[in-house]
Amino acid sequence: MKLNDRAETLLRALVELYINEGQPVGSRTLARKLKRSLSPATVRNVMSDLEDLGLIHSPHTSAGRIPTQEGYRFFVDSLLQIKPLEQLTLEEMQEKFSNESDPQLLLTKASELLSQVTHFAGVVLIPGQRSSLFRQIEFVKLASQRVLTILITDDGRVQNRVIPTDRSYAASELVEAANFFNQVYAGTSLADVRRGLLKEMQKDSDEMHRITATALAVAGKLFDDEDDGPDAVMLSGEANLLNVPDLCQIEKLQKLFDAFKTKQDLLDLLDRSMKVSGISIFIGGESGYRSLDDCSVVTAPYDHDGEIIGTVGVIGPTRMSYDEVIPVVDVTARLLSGALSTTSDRLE
Amino acid sequence: MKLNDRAETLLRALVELYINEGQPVGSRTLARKLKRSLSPATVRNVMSDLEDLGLIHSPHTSAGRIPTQEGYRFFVDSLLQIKPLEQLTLEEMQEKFSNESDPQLLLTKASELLSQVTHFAGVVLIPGQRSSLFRQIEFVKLASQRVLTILITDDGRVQNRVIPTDRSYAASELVEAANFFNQVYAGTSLADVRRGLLKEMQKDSDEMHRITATALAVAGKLFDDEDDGPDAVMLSGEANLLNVPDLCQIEKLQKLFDAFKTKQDLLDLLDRSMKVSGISIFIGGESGYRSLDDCSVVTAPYDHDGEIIGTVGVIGPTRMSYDEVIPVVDVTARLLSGALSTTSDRLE
DNA sequence: GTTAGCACTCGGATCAGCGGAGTGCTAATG
DNA sequence: CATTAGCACTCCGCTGATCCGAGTGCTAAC
Repeated sequence: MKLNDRAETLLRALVELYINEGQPVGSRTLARKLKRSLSPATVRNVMSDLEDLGLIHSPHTSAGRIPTQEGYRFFVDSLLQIKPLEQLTLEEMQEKFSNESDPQLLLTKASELLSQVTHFAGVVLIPGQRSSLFRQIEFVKLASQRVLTILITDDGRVQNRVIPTDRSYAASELVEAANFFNQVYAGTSLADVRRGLLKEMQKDSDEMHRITATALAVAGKLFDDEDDGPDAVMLSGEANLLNVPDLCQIEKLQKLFDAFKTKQDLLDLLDRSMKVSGISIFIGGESGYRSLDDCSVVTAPYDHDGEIIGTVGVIGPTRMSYDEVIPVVDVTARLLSGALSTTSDRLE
Repeated sequence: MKLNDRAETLLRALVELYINEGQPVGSRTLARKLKRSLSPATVRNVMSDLEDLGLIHSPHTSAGRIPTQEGYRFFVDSLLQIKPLEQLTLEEMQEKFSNESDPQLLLTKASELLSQVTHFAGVVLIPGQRSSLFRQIEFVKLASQRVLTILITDDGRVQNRVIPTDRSYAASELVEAANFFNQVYAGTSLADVRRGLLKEMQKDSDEMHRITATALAVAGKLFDDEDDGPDAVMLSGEANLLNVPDLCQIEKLQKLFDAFKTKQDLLDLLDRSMKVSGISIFIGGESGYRSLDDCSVVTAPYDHDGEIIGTVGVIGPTRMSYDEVIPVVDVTARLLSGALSTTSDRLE
């Protein structure tokens, strides 16, 4: 879509005004706002054109205009000039990430940071472990027939799981099995570990070494099912959205919070955005999920040593200051990537 | 406070009606509701007395009466007859707990259960680890200068923490240190472990055995600070409260969700209720926390092998069906206690 | 002690009227 | 030919008036 200069200037001014004030913008207001002094009548003519193009519309005859979803899209794609982040904010953000090395906590902090700085909801897609590399496993004997398994991956994440077993194992057996495991699989991806285990299992158990059998019996179940788990999306500051005037209708909030609870839509959305490099912006219903109808989602992928492993983002009303939110999301993703890399817990 | 029979019957009917309908109850309605056929006029007289006693009041001259906080309190203390739990609900609840042994997950499930069954918010106070018994510790070498510590307590909980260290330790050193630790402290409470460590630290480091020094260096920081952590309260189904008509004002919800975020008030409240055996009910502002003004909290402590270690509860509007919520909370606490005990991961 | 009757009060719904903000159209203007 | 001024028109939201229903408190009768 191509607009002439004047129309663009006008649309930009209109969207900015609406984002700031939250009320339909009339021709008079818009005319006053512009340096190039146009009369309200001229402005009206242009607005009429913009309305025909589907970029703005009036809620009713005698109200001003507000941007449509397409209007926001055009604004974001072609007109938006992103503000650089305030120095103070930047320092505050860096501050938050310094002195922290636990990957889990880093993700939590990123999410909190996003919600605090933007006053909307912060969201983090936590990478599935499928692609991480196996580093180490530990087995701890609990009550008879149950073993605590501790799986440590290359990116420093730790997963605990209690596994019921067929028989009771002696502590020494478990140590042997763990050692075996650690030697054989160190450095391979979890998916490969899984494949390896499946292969082992197909062998006849008689031929198997005793230690291997133990390892299989205990760890088999661990790798059996999906490891990504249902909690791959982390949300912070949902309550911030209660303050947002655009969403103050209970039913909207209900839909939204329902979506937050199930998390499936969010997960899909973030997963999609992970496949794009750089900032993604989903405006209103563009995402295709009705629950996010009045919301926009701004996301950016983050990486661990160059490989994209997840996404951070902000969920706010469609009427948000994109020029402020975008750099915040961008910087958060960068800081998070940085923090994850420098603290990378590689094997030596 | 003592009421005559008729007044009690009337008050009970009034509260029940109001809880069901959510609207001020007038004398005519109340008269119709009662089997003993009293005339509205008589009912009015009694209501007038009840109002003088501060148990009910009218929002305005020509509306019916609604219970005051004190009215609810009297109702709950003296008039409430608790419904037995429906068989179906009970089975559903048992279902949810079966096949689960991980204590962490059990707590999560309890919280979810409470919110699902009552359609309010479920809350669980997660016991601080201070009183749990030390079972086992593992040290895993990460990148140089950082060690992953895994602390396992007697109740089956597992705590991971990455600890930065002063120097780089060899894997063998860490194994030795862990063994040392496990032998010396197995079975003592975490508080005692902490005390023991402090004592060791005061000794001159020259006299110390090398292994002890390593153990101290790595684990010292782990026990240094409060281990209860900021996440000792777990909430589920907050979003359910959006559906509650009594709370549908945005500002109330804001206050409430703010409280949920900081969690401090909740923590205090639940902590108080842990010291009482059996169901506790905090009605409206009774708790002393303004954020819970329009809410009531119903709690019950749960135990692990007889020792009370935490609390489960439901947060809902003051106008809730106490006769239904109370048994749900009660049963949840029992089921949880049971599940924690039968799966108790004692050392053998 | 209980009840019937009655005047009174108050909130909520409905409606008309009004002012303001904004539009669309037309005709005039540079 | 683009721009502007003028004007009639529309529609929302606010205000005040009115009415109705629900409920009360009081008094007098049973």
